[in-house]
Amino acid sequence: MVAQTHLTVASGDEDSAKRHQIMDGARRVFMDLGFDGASMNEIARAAGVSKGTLYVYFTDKHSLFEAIVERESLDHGKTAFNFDPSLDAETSLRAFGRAYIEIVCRPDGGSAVRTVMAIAERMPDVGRRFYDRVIAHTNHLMAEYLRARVKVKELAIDDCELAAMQFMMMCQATLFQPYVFQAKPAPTKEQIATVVDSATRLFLAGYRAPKKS
Amino acid sequence: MVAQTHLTVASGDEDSAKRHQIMDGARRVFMDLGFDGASMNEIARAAGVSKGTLYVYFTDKHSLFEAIVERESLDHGKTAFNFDPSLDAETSLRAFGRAYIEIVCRPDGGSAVRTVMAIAERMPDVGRRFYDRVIAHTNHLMAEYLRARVKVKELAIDDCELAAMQFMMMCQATLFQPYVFQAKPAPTKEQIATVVDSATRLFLAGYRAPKKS
Amino acid sequence: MVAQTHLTVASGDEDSAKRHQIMDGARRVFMDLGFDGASMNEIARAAGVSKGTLYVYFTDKHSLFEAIVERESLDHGKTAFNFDPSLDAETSLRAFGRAYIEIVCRPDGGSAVRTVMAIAERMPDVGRRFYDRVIAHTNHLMAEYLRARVKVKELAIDDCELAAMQFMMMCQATLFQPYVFQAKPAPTKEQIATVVDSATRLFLAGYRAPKKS
Amino acid sequence: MVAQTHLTVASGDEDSAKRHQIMDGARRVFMDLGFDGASMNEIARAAGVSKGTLYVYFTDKHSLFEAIVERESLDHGKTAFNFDPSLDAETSLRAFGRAYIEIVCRPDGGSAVRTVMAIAERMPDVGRRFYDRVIAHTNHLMAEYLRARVKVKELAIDDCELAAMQFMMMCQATLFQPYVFQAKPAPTKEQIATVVDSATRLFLAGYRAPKKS
DNA sequence: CATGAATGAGCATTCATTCAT
DNA sequence: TATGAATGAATGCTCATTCAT
Repeated sequence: MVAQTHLTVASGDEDSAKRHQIMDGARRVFMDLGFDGASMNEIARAAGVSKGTLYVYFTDKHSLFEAIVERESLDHGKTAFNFDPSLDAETSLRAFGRAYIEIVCRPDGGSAVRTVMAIAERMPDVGRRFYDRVIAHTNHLMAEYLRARVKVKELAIDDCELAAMQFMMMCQATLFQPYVFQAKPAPTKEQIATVVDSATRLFLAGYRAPKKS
Repeated sequence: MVAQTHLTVASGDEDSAKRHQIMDGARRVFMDLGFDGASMNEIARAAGVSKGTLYVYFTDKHSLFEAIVERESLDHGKTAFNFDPSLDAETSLRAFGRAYIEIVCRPDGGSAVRTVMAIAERMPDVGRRFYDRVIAHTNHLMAEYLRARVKVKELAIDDCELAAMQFMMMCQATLFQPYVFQAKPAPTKEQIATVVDSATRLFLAGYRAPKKS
Repeated sequence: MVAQTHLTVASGDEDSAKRHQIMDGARRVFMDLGFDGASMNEIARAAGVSKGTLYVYFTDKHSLFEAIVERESLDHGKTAFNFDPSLDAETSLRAFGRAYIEIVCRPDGGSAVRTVMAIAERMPDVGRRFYDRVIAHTNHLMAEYLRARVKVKELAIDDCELAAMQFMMMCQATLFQPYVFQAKPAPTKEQIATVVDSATRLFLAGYRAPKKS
Repeated sequence: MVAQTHLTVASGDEDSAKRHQIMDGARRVFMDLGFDGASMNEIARAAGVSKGTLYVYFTDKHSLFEAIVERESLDHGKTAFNFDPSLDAETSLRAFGRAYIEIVCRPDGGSAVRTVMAIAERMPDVGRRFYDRVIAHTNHLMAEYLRARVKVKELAIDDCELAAMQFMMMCQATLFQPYVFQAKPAPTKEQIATVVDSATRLFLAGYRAPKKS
């Protein structure tokens, strides 16, 4: 045996470059093929490492998947949606709605939403954490913003969490479902704009505070 | 020769009792575990038949799955939602919304929506057919109803398909996603009522035709 | 239950018509597909009976196969080759050689020789019995004939069994092997004639008794 | 980096030791049990590797079988029979005949001839290739030799291909068929010598060129 | 006796995981 | 640490055989 001449990074190191490389490759494969459809072989190839190396950084397929969903959640959380409480609702909602749908309906097919939804029954923890960190989190951010606009009397809303979610869901109308069921391709920016504008209008029609006169 | 008193049902017969029995068992397993997660062994056990019998009635796993999704689609289609064009919007929307969410968020955990969504990337035909028969179909029924109410001037809507979908999506707000991501159990009737009522209010606030004075 | 009103033929009866019917169907399938390639389903279909009926007449696939090979052996034995010891060798050999090759290289592909050869390692009894009854038997018949011609001094042969087999093998030259290896189709009557004639010539060149002068 | 002192052989490599090991084990099983009778489990056990390893080196059972038949063909081809055109016929034929029968009637029971014959109906390509490479090839080699001896006027033969095959078939007389049908064990050297000598005698009686006087 | 639905052991094949190098 | 050859349990599927009718 040859003496080892270089200090090695601890294998489980959360931030090693190799770890990132693996996760990047694995992300693509998992999102395209689903948890069951993805094979460790394919993942190794996509990540450009050997199969054995996968197991140096992750104990098994399951925990590799979890790590990816976790990172995806965090990324989503960060992407977030700079709600400026001082901006008016119409502008803010339009901007947020578009950004939101563009993420949810990624044209490259790698929708984390679908992938996690698919596995949620068998991996409830993964599903719940993703929901909490991504959907509930975004919902909460928007609700906070709405509360701010309620405070300045632009809006009149009773349940801001519900209202925020109503808006988010309306933005998906005619777009997300055909996309996720493969009935139509990912929506174009124009289609998104149309739907988000309509959602904004409906939202404000119902929730704009009556003019005080 | 003795008169035969009962005709034997041909094994491949679309309506044989055994076929139903298999589909019932397989439905549970597929919905709980997903297409890949479900093994034919498990399905056989759940259906109370032997593995071989599965293959008497269905040529392979894939076509068993398709048959189940197909039946599910038909059931959804039949459930449909008796839109009476002569009834006023508020009543109709409330009733429809509740019925709709109760189906989408079945408490027995077997959400066909989730299962089909999960596999749609790898079985696009299955996804598309389900979307067409269930979601687009329901959307179309509601849009038809809306057009009727536009005609009688109760409502003022430009794009009735979009409006219908907006309503359907709003009804899901705070209910479907936590359910499908396993973050919360299936919603209670009370929760559904609250959300549907709010959606109805918001919808009518935006789409009720202005009183002619 | 209804009283049985007709006497039934014992199921195992060696000569029942049904038994023949089954064997006729099974023969085709076994000879075309080989023992392993033939499925009881296919055999039942080919015989025009139900799968269950097969097991009324034969205890299992193995014994059905044995019965067929047995019958085939007997048939081959009967077919045999009317060696008339008073006929001259050239005429007799020519006639026998043609008849022999026409059986061995049946154009319908159902060569019992191939089928039995194929399974002989796993069913040595079947192989041995077939060899004894068909090949050795034919060989013996011809040897007997040769001995008769030796006696009348037409031929001068030391080992008539060997000589007979030499002739039989020569008749197969360039015909049987391409046929059985699927390199060429079954030989035509003309091809057979040419080869058999050549074999006859060679045989007589070596084994014709020298003229006494 | 440490210098690698041995190159790892790529798994699919045509010449890896493991590949040979598998083929050796598989050969035994295929020859003993036939293509259908041989199970991949049995082959794995016989080869001393796991089932999975089989599939690292061969894509499926079929191609493992083909590889073995191919190798067998090549081996047969190489064994070939050094026909020296300057040697006299009697010596050459005796030597060739013995070598030929010793290969065709291998005492270890693994007759490739039988195994390929058995599957030829269902795998015609395999059958044809084997016939071309082994039987037709050997036949051709001998025919070439005969032509040489015809040229030097030792022999007088019209159709050398046919004559060669006649000799090859005669050598098999009373030996190959009992062997392949399991009626008798593989022939001894003495038995072979007797039969080959007789075949040689008969052959030369018919094909030796008449002395010019 | 005849049927054909039902069975379950057995098959070829895949793939997450291990481990010697 | 990184590799990839090797493993073997598990999968989808077939088919000889059984048995209630």
